[in-house]
Amino acid sequence: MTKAERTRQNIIQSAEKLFAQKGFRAMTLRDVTQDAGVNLASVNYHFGSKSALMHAVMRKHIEPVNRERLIRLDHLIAEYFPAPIPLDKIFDALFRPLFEHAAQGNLPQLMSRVMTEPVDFMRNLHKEFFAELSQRFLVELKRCCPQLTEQERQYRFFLSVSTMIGTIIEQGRLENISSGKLHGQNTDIILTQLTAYVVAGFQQFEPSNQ
Amino acid sequence: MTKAERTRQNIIQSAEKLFAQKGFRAMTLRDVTQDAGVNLASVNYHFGSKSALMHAVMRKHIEPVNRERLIRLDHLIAEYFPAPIPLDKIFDALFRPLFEHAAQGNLPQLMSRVMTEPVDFMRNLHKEFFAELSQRFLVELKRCCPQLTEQERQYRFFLSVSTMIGTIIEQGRLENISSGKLHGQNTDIILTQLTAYVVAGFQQFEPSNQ
DNA sequence: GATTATTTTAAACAGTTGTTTGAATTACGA
DNA sequence: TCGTAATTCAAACAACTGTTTAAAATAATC
Repeated sequence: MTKAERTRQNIIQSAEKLFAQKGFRAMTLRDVTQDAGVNLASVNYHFGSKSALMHAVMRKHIEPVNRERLIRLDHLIAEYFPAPIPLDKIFDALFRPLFEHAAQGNLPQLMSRVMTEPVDFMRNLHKEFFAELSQRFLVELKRCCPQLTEQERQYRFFLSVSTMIGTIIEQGRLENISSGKLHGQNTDIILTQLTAYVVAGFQQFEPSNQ
Repeated sequence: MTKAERTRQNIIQSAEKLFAQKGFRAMTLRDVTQDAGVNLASVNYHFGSKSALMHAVMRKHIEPVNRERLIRLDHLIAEYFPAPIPLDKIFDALFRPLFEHAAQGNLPQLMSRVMTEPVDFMRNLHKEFFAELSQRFLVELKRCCPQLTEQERQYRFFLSVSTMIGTIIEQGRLENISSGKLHGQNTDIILTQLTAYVVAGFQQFEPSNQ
């Protein structure tokens, strides 16, 4: 690895950490370069701008997760073909890669920021990284739950993703303020409970109207 | 209403709008005061600082929602006493005040920011506004679902709140980028689906381990 | 090892930020 | 109506922002 490349890696690493902690606006390039031990001008030299740097950071983290998600989905399709995949397996394929990558970094906070950062370029990341992925999973959910209408399926998938996002955010918040209620629980317990919860919510039949 | 008080109100109104749109750091006092049609120095004169202003904004919006939540919970207790409250009624009391206040303002985005803003003083808001509320609702959930262990109950309540938060965030995001998939759906549909989903998830018995 | 290209560095730039100041203006009780 | 207190205002403040520059240092190529 050349020294220039090490500079790039250090910058990305520091940027990802500080962005997860503070968000886009509060993360200054002086913070990043100081943390990375490189010169201030390096960011603009290597990445062009602060926005471009963050785009590189997000790409680096989200792409392998999404790749893993689709690999797992393909394996499940092959395993069960021509039968539909069980619901819990589908959601496990969607959730597990995220939470496992999360265990060795600050991906959860990064993910939650993609959803909440009001910076313009952040919004585009959603389409870029999640539009195709959602479609792939919705196809399998349709095979698995054909009794649901298109609208119901989209709605409940949306609620399931919301639960996932909320869990990630809540998890990160609890770790930060360390109120300890759920702190220290390992990833597997969270994943098992989250999946069971989402499966039950997704396939419920009678909306309990008041 | 005196003119000074109208100044205060204008500032709060503009601050709440811009904070919901941009977040704390990106919302500048020059934006706020220009939008409110008042002088820049007014904020520091009337509120002391930018942080204190936001504290006032959050207080103004969250307190009536939480008050309404507890009123509804108390009514339900009285209505069903000594029987436990049905699960969907409990969650309706928790969700509905938030989404109804939301219809006439930008409370959802405000709420979601409380959960995700990495500014120090924001973290404290959680304890200040939600600690007691959570306890009150957990008591009723215990009466309703005594078969669950304490840990299971806390876990699923946590997941339910996550779903609510995720829904709010996702809703706000969809409105912003106006991808239109769920846009235009009214509050009642979202509430009905959300409640049904959460009820099913909360009372599921057999975690579908893989 | 000389020469060219790449990378690093310190400094400065232009613009924005929250906050403060002191004078001008307005509101309000005597 | 007068006089005092409360409020508004334009201006300036010091600190910080992302970005650019041009020279210095390093790496790569022949």
